[in-house]
Amino acid sequence: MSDLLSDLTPPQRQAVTTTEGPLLVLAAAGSGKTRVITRRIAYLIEMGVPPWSICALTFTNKAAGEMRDRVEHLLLGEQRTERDERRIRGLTVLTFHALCARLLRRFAAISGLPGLKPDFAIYDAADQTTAVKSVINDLNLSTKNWPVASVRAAISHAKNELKDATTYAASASDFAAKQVARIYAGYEQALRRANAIDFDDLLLLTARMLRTNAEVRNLCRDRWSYLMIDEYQDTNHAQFVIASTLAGEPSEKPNICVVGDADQAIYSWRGADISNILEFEERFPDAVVITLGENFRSTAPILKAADTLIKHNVRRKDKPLFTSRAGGQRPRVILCSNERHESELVVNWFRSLSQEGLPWREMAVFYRTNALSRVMEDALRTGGIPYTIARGTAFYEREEVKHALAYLRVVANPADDVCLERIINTPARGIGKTSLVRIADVASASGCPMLEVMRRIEAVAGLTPRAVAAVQRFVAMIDGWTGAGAFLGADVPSSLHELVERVICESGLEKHYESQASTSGLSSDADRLDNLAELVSSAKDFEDEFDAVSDPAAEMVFSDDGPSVDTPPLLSMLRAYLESIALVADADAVDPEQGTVTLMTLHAAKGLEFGAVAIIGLEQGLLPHSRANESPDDLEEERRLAFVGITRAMSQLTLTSARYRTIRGLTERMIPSVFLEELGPTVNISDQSGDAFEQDSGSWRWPTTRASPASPSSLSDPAPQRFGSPPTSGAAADFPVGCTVRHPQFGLGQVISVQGGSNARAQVKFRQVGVKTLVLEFARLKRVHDAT
DNA sequence: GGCTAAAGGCTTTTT
DNA sequence: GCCTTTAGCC
Repeated sequence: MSDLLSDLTPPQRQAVTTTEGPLLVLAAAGSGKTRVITRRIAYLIEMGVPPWSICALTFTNKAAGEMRDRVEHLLLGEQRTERDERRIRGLTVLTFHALCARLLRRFAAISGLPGLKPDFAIYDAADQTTAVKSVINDLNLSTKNWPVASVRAAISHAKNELKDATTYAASASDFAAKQVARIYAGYEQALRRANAIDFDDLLLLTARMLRTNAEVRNLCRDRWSYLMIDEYQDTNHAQFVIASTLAGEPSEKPNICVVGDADQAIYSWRGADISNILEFEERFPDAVVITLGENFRSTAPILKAADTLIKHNVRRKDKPLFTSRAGGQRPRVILCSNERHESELVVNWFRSLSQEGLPWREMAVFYRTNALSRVMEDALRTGGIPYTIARGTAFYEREEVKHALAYLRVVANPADDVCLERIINTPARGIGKTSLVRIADVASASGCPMLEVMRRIEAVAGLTPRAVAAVQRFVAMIDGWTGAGAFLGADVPSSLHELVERVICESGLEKHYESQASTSGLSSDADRLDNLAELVSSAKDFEDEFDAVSDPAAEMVFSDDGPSVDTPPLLSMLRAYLESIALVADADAVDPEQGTVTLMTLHAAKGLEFGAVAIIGLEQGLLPHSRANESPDDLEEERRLAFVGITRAMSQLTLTSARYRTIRGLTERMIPSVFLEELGPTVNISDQSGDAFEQDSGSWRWPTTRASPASPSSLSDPAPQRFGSPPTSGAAADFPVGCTVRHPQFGLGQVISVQGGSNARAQVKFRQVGVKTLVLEFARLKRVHDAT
């Protein structure tokens, strides 16, 4: 027991040993958060708490897997025996979404959710888009006026707030909201018909089930008496409801421990709400609050930079960030000419670090958007540096893999119309658009799945005999794999990977890509065949692990009387396989064992650490992102994102900013990120962007002394003139926040914020074109003194 | 019905 | 720049 506590700081120890009652741990970046949670679980078990009564929730599978490994390691050591294994039997460490999927499957039957069967499919973003799109079409609306992406976002947002279609419709006041409500309702119908739920439903339906169904609620509360939640700052309302309902009544002082850092909240766009941290103390007034402030990860100069940056956030509780790691280099900022130059600089830096003995796996590149990875990749590849991109979902998003998976999903859930439409004529088998529309019409008229209609295809009017025969062959093919749904008989595949193999072969997918590869000779078509083969081996791997799970009770949330008694083993394995694919996250692909440089988005970087970090693309419009400048809150979230990136670095940090960047085929002049300026003298700046721009290089130098830290009103005040440069006609002072301005192209607008010194920028909300960031010096803005 | 080529549109971040 | 949709041909 003393082993578990001896190397902890006093506050860490307090967090580990405060096992009873509600506990809020405010853990600064690098303060040993994961360590505290894993120690706490191990400590509880050492204290005699049964492992099956402990539940820890995370946001990614990788975090969950790591947490489980570390607890095992703490309790069992290297060589473990059968008897040791029992000490952690039944311990629940899952992502929110995985827990919800299991609870819903287990309790679908008694949850009172209409039409939801335990074998439901989980729709990912692409499936959602397809479904929403077809609903919009069915309602005779145009996707021109009702862009699928924004409708989907609106629905998703509503679900995160636990608003179902009916509630949403009731609160819809304007025309647009009413139309979205109609689409929402249609989308829900489509999901129910397909026996499917989307990502947001996982949370929404679980929250609702726990709230309304006392039986389920009590079963869960009886099962878990210790609840722990990681990255609490990124929980949304639905997750808050799930967590607090699982925990129990506040009056009973339940053992719920949440760990988070408001400065690392980067998912507000997904409905995450920092106020959940505040709400926690409201809901559990007896909560003990522990602050972990000491950083054990980064050197002092890196921490200083991070602290300086995050202090610009007004909406935050200031808390000290400190380290006892003295020494270390100041972070570098490199201004480069374009994205190619940028990636070369990073490659050269990595190579020199490698020569100094730093292993590749200790290096990482972070960027705001995935699109930035491509150029970086090219440079690493030509530079001969091994790298991995943290995109766990990328493989499953490939066309050929999606096709194969769609076949499998129809096998697992014959009602899945989205998948059926995807595969019905892929590869081409003579069931064209006309036939498809006929079948879809009959299906929606009769409210039954398309595959059902296809079984009675003779009854569908207006099809050519050829189409009828093709449909019959298609149905027979599916039935051949499933033994007509019984999964019995000699002709039915006996294992998961055999099923996958047969699907790829008998569906004609393999032949389809083979012939494409031979006619086109493109390597991409050969890649597709490789990927299909890869899918088979991934199924094989899953199978082996599934069989090897020594403790099924650890995998099942409630093993006693699950609904799986009469489910054929192959079918339940297939469903588990598909579910594991549906719930992979990009960050899951990070594997430090690989010995390669890691490339990832800033979002995926949360929770990780690297010896040397490069953050690229520190430019206005990219970081902060242009789509996130509607409000000061958005800008603060972007700043937190930069903060998360900076605090991942243990000893070396480089930030790059390109003057020109080609985005979507267009080369644009970029403005260095306002964050670079905010970092002030905590970073060393070197301008390597070349001579061509010497004439305006004055605007690229940042002050050697910092302006006073942001005051609460600083966002709405014009920035002070810091550099002693002569005031120009475009000086910030001429455009106070709130004033009305005219731009030669964009027309009339209102200034929402102004930042900066020598090249001051203003965010202006234009009536015609929305919010734009403009450099005052160049923008030729005119102030309009309107009478109103 | 199936294929190709051209035009159009659109991109933050993710479980 | 890439992906999706559409028009036009076989």
